[in-house]
Amino acid sequence: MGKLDANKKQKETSLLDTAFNLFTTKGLNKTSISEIVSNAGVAKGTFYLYFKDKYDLRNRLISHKSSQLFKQAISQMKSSDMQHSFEGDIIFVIDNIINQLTENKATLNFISKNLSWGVFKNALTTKTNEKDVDFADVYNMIIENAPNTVKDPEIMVFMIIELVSSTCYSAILYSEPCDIGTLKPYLYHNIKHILHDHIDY
Amino acid sequence: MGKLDANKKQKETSLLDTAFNLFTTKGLNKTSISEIVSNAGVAKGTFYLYFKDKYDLRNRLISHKSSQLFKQAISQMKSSDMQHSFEGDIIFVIDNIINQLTENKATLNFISKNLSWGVFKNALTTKTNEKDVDFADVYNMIIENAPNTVKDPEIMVFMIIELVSSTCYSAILYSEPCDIGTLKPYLYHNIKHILHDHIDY
Amino acid sequence: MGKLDANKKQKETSLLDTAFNLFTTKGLNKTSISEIVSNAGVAKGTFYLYFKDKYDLRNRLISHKSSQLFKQAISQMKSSDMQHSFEGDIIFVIDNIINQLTENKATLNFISKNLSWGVFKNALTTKTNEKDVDFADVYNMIIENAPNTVKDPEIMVFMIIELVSSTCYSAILYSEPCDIGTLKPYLYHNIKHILHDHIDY
Amino acid sequence: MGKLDANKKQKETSLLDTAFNLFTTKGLNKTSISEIVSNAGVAKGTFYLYFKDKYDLRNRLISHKSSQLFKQAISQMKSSDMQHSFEGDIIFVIDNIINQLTENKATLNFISKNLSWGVFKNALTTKTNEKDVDFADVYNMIIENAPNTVKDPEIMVFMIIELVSSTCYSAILYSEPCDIGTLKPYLYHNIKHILHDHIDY
DNA sequence: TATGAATGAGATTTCATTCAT
DNA sequence: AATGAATGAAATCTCATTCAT
Repeated sequence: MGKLDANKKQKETSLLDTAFNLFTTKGLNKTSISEIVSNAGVAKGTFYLYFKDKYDLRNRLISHKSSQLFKQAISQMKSSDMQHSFEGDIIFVIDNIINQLTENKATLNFISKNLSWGVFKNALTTKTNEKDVDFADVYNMIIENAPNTVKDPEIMVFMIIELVSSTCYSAILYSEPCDIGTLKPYLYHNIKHILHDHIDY
Repeated sequence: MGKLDANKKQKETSLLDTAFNLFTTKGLNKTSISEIVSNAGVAKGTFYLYFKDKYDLRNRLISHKSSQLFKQAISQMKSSDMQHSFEGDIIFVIDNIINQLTENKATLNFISKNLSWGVFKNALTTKTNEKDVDFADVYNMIIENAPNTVKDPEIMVFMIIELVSSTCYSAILYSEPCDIGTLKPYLYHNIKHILHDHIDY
Repeated sequence: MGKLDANKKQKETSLLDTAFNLFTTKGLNKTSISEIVSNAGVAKGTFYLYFKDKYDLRNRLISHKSSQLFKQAISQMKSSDMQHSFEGDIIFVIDNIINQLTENKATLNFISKNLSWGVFKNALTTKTNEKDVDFADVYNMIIENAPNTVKDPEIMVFMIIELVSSTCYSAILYSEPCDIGTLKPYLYHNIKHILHDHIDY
Repeated sequence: MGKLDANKKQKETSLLDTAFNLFTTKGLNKTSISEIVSNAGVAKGTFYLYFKDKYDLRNRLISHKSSQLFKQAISQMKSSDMQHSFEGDIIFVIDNIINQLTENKATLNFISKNLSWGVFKNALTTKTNEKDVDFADVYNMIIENAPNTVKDPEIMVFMIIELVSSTCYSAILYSEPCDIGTLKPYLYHNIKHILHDHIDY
């Protein structure tokens, strides 16, 4: 990467980072492009060299941040010495992501309910940034590693993702109706029910 | 109610109705107060006699629309000749609400993921409009009618509401990952699992 | 005064008092009629039964507050046992008013530079509220009590009033360029010069 | 100065000039920003590139206009062939400013009672626009040129400025209580008294 | 007299986007 | 590629005044 490319990449990264900070502290609506560029230290016109508008930038951020969560979870799963049962793997990944979000509430608040089926499905089918996780691989890995045929695999993954993302949002950010520690046993227990409903052991 | 009071109520209702239509067709962000008042046929200043701002109006609408869903579901449950098993009642109410939302996608889109724990909890604890459902009654009815002691009743209700609202959003509006008809058996099956995890039969 | 009249007078007084408080704390421009009436506890329409607009109310207040200052100063002068030299009387009244304003900075700030020739002249020629001082009497008293013919008496009174009101404003409120105590000797000395320029002793 | 900078300065100047005309004809309160920009021929947003609000613009105008008065008076004093007695210089400057204001009643009305100690003091201590008069120099020149030590020089200057500005306002604009020609002898006579009270000859 | 809901013109301010440099 | 002054439409919100009750 040449010096010019590096310089160029740096402006884009600066815009993304600054925008993430503003979005998580002030919210998307209350954050203006003027604020983003002035905080990022670039000129107003420069914004439009990298992004179509504020929403384009937001979508790029959601994909990237979601990807990072899965990337780290899968990487840690692979490097762990745990025995790799199917159910265990699923729970391990979910638990790891929940822990990341508990540590990093800004990210949780930002992708919050956006880490839902829409984004997941979109990430499954669109070409990702080279450094981001390819969700299609993740998905296939899950199905192929199942001990038996999975009935309606998409519905299964869908229900798990929706259940986890919506309950964790409230529990981690507001401890409502209980803190995340209290919720986990119930949550993981129910995830196992969902798995069993779709897979014959 | 005097003539003046009736007139006053009518203006407020007109603003609420018009705003709901605009919010569901154009979205909250793209709807301006100018549009709301001009469509409602009232003066701009009148808006500020009834609402603090656009978001105040939205919150009032969410409470009201959510309430209506429960109100109708409970009323129909009571008037039905079904035998009233506990599980059956729960499923009946959920199914009824899902059917209402399937018929009325605008409402679903509007309250969408807002019919979540935050709203429910808020509705449980704040005084409602006299004509709206008192959620506290609904909640107590659920707990008291349980066949046995309910362990962590709030967590149970929380998980059910989050699971239902987030999965139905995608299924009803986008048939993703499947249509609502396909989803229902899996969903209701899982709800029963949740109930069983919290109640000893 | 009948009960109804008393009631009526009370609303007007309430509006005047409330407005004075708001004008002195927030300023005339930033005070709206809505605020005045809501703080005064009367309906919006009622305001227009007593005052033409905000500026009408302000003028009434200025006249009234200025009058009170003179009224008290003259009353105290008359009741004092001092020997009544002409110069002494003038200085006594001025000193008394300055002391009142030092104690009551809100009033000073309000009438501030309005206690100028315009208001004074206006108060000289317009019918005052029955309970307020008649400035014409004050003026004539000054001229008639002079030990000798006064040359251009209006100019003399004018210069004294302008000098006193504009210097005291800054000295009392901001101690700029010095506090009122330091200013007084210079000020009174100069007032004597003005008197001597217009009166042959 | 580049083409862009010149263009920029021109917009600002246009806004200042237009605002001054409107302020002096309609008054500050009755002049809206919309009017200013439409008369100045710039877009509404442009206003906010140069001024925080209407009052920021007004303050900039007051400083500038006051400075211009002194600048011209001092320049003419220096270029005159008069013998430079101390008293003579003071009276010359005052007389010159009064004459300027008599010719230019709009300016008088605008800066009116604002050409008072507050503005003067502020102008003494804050950095002025490069083209404006440095009031600190004026002040020092006055003190240093005095024939003898000046006792409480600030109080002396303060009293003169306040006396002149408040009496001239009424005399020039309304010929109340007399026209400026009639007032001058009395005024200048009294100024000499003030000077003598502070300086031993 | 007294009320206060309703008005709606208009004020202030924001901000995404463009374009000449 | 980068800049940032300029734009001007549009958004929010205020508030003096009216008038039916």
